[in-house]
Amino acid sequence: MSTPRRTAPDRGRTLLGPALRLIHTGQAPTRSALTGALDVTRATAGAVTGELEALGLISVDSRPAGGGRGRPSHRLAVADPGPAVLAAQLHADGVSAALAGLGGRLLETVHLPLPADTAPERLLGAVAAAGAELARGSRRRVLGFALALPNPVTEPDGTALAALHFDWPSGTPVADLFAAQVAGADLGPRARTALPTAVANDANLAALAEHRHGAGRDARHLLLVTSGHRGVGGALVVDGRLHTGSSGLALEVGHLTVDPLGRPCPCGNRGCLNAETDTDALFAAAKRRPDPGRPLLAQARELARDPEAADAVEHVVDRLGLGLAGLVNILNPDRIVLSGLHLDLLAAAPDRLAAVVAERCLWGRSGRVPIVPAQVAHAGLVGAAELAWEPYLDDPQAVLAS
Amino acid sequence: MSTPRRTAPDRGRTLLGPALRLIHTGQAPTRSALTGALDVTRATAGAVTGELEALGLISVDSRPAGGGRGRPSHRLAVADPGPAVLAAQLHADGVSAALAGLGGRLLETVHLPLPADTAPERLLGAVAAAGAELARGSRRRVLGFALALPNPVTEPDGTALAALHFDWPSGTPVADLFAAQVAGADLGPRARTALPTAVANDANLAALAEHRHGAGRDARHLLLVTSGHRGVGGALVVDGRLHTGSSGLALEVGHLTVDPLGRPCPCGNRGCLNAETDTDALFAAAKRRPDPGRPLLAQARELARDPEAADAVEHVVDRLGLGLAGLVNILNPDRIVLSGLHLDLLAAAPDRLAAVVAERCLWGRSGRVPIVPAQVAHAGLVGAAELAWEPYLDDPQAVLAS
DNA sequence: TGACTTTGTGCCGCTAATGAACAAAACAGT
DNA sequence: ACTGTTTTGTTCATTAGCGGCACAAAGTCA
Repeated sequence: MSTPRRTAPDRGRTLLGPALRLIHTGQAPTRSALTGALDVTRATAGAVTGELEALGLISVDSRPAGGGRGRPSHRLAVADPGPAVLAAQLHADGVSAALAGLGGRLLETVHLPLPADTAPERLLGAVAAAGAELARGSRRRVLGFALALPNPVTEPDGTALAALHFDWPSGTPVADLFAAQVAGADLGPRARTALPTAVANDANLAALAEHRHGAGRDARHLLLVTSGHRGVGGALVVDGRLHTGSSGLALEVGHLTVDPLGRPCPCGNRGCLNAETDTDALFAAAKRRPDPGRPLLAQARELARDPEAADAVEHVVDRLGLGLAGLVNILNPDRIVLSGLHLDLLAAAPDRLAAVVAERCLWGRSGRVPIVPAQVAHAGLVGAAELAWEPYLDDPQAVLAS
Repeated sequence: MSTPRRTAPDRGRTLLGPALRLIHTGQAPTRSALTGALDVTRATAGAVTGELEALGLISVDSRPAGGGRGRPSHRLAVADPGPAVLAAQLHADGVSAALAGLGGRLLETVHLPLPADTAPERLLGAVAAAGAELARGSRRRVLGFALALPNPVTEPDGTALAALHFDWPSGTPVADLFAAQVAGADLGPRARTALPTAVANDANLAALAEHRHGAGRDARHLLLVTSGHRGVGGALVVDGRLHTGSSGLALEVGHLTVDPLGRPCPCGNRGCLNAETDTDALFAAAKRRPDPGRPLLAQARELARDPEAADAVEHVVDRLGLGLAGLVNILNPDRIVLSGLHLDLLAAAPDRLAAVVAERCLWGRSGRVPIVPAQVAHAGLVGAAELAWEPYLDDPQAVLAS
C-alpha cells in the first residue's frame, strides 16, 4: 500500500468552492448573505471573499448596496473582466460556440453552419477552431473548453452513442477526439496551457443551466424534459449535481411507453414518448406536413401555438403528461422544466398538462409538482460553460494552475 | 440574521463518520485498509480508530491478522458487546422486532402475530412494547429505534400513504405516532433518554441493507425491486445513500406499463408492473389458485420453482424484464437486486430475464447490468437498524449525547 | 541471523475556521 | 444635529484536524 499522496493543504480551503458557487449562481449577493448561506462566521466569509477576490474571480463593489437599517453590505459580483471558459454545442443546424464568464453569462457567441463533412475529427476540429478564434480575440484568460452533444455520452470514458444527426459510429471516443483537437488548436497566449476539456450530453447540460441560472433555481430534484428536432431528452439534477447514472446513460426517457396503441417507434415498440411527443408526432396529429425547406423544430413550435391545431396539441399534451407522470412516480422531483417543443406544448395547454400528470401520479402529493417553462437562452451553451467551470467551482485555487 | 450557532469543534472530526461506516460495512477490516479507504495517513487512521474505540463503538483485536510479509495489521471489529439499536418491521403477517448491533447483525429477534385491532396507535404501540421488552432484556445501551413499514412514507413529515394491508387512512402521521408510543414505553435504564426514532418504507430499507451488507455491496447505483404479498416495490441507493426523491415517494415502480394489453390494474391502467408480476399475476398465468389458508407469498415462491409452471414463470419473467429495462433506461444503475417473489423468478430463469432486459435497453452497455438475488435475511429489519444507526454513522460522537 | 517490508505511534507544523472585541456605516428617534 | 441601535466588516489570538516525518514494532524471506 502506497503512502497517501494528498497533503493537508491539498484539501484546500473547503469553503472556497461552495462560496464561489453561491456567488456564481447569484444566491449570495453580499458577504452577509454568504455568511448565512455557508453557515459560518462573518470573519470566515470575509476571509473567503478576500481570497476569491485575490484569485481574480469575484469583485466586491465598493458602493454600498442599500437596504434596511444597519451598515449596508457591499455587493459581491463576478469579476468583470475576469477569466472565461469556452463553450460549444453541436446541433442539427450547425455549431455554436461562446466565450462565457462566471455567473452564467455568455460574453460572445458565434454560430456556424454544419460543414459538409461531418466525420468526428472534422466536426470536432471545426468546434475547436471556432473556440480558438474566440479565445484569441479576447483579453480574458481562458480556463476550459466544454462541448454539448446531442448524443448520449458515456461516463467515465466519454464515448458518444448513436447520434441521430451525424453519421458517427456508436462508441466514438468524443472526449478524447475533442481533447486532441483542442490540444492542436492555437488558443492564443491567454489560454491555460493543457486546456482542460469536457464533453457531455446537451439535455444534461441544459438541465444544469436551468438549475443554476434559470427555471430550476433552488429546486432540490429538478427534472428537465426536452424535445428537439427528433427525440426526447431528459436530465435530472439532484442537490445541484447531475444524476447521470453509473455510465452516463440515465434519463434516456425517449422510450417510455405512453400509448400502448400508439405510433410505431424505430425501437420496435409502439407509443414511445419519442414517437408520441416529438416534432413528427405533432405534425402527424395535426395531419399536416412540415415544409422541408425550413427548420423542423421552429415549424413545430409554431404549430404548437396555432389555435387551429388545438386538438392535435391536446392529443400530444396528454401523452407528454403520461410520460411525465411515469417519471414523477419513479424520480419524485420537486420541479419539472420543459424546453424545446415541450415548452410550447406547456404554454399551449398548461392546465391540461398539469391535470394529466396529477391524475396519473399515484399520490396526489407528488402529482402537484410544478411544471414550468425553461428560461435560459442557449441552455446548451450555458450548460457547457457550467461544465467547463465545474473544476474551478469545486476548487477555485485551480485557477492558479499552469 | 443571527450569528452562527455552530462552533469549530462542532464540525467534529470529519473522518470519524466515514471511518465508522467502513468498519460497519466490513470494508475496512484493518487500520491499514482504513488508511487506504479514507486516503489519509497512517497516523490519522490510527488516531481515528483510537477515538472510535474510546467511544466504545469498535474494538481492535490484539491478535495479529496474518497475511503477507511485513508487520501484521490488527483486526478492527465492531465492539461486542457494544451499543445497540432497536429495529422493527410491520408486515402482512405480523410484527417483527430486533435488537441490532453495528455490522448489520441482528442480536435478538421476536415475531408477533398481527393484533386484531390494527388501528395505528394500537399497532405502533405493540411495536414499541416489543422493542421495549428487547431493550429491557439486554445489557447493551440502546441508541435508537427505527421501523419499516409496507407503506410509502413521505418526507420529511413522515406520514404513511394508503396502506395495502392495514386500514390506515392515507396521511397517517406514523413518524409522530411511533415517536409518541416509544416515548411512552418503558425502555429500561440503558436506553438513551429521548430515544431517537425513525420510520421508513420497507423496500427502501431493504435496499439499504442489501447495499451495506448483502448483494449490493460496493455498487454505486443500486436498484432494488421486490414483490411482496401484493404490489411491487422499488428503491435506489446512490453513492451509499437512499434516493427517496423530494418527498420520499421516488421509486414507486408498481405502475410502470409493461404490457399494453395486459391485466387490468386498480389504478385504471392495464399491464402495470404490479398487475403483471405480483403473486396474483403468477397464479393467474399458471391458471392456478392459491390456498387461502396459507401465506400467499410463500405459495407463490413455491410456484415459481415448480417446473410444471415454467410457461407461466417465463410469461411473468418477460414482463418483469420489460419493467427492469424501463428502469434501467431511466436510472442506469450498475446493479439490480431482486427480492421477494422476484428473487424466485430470477432463480427460475436468470438468462431469460437478463436477455429481455438487455434487448429492451437502448444501449447495450447499460443493458448488461448484473441482476442478482437478494442476500440479506430479514432485510427489512436489518435496513431499519441501518436507519437507526444512521445518525451515529454520520457523527459517532453523538453516542455521547444524553 | 540479518535484510526487507509493512504497520503503528509520537511529535511538530500547517491551516482553516472560530470567537470576541472593535470599528464602520447606515437608520431612528429625540 | 446628536445619540443610540442595528447590521456589517475586520483584526487577532486560539483551537482542532490532519499531514509529514522519524522511529519503533512485528512479521516474512533468504
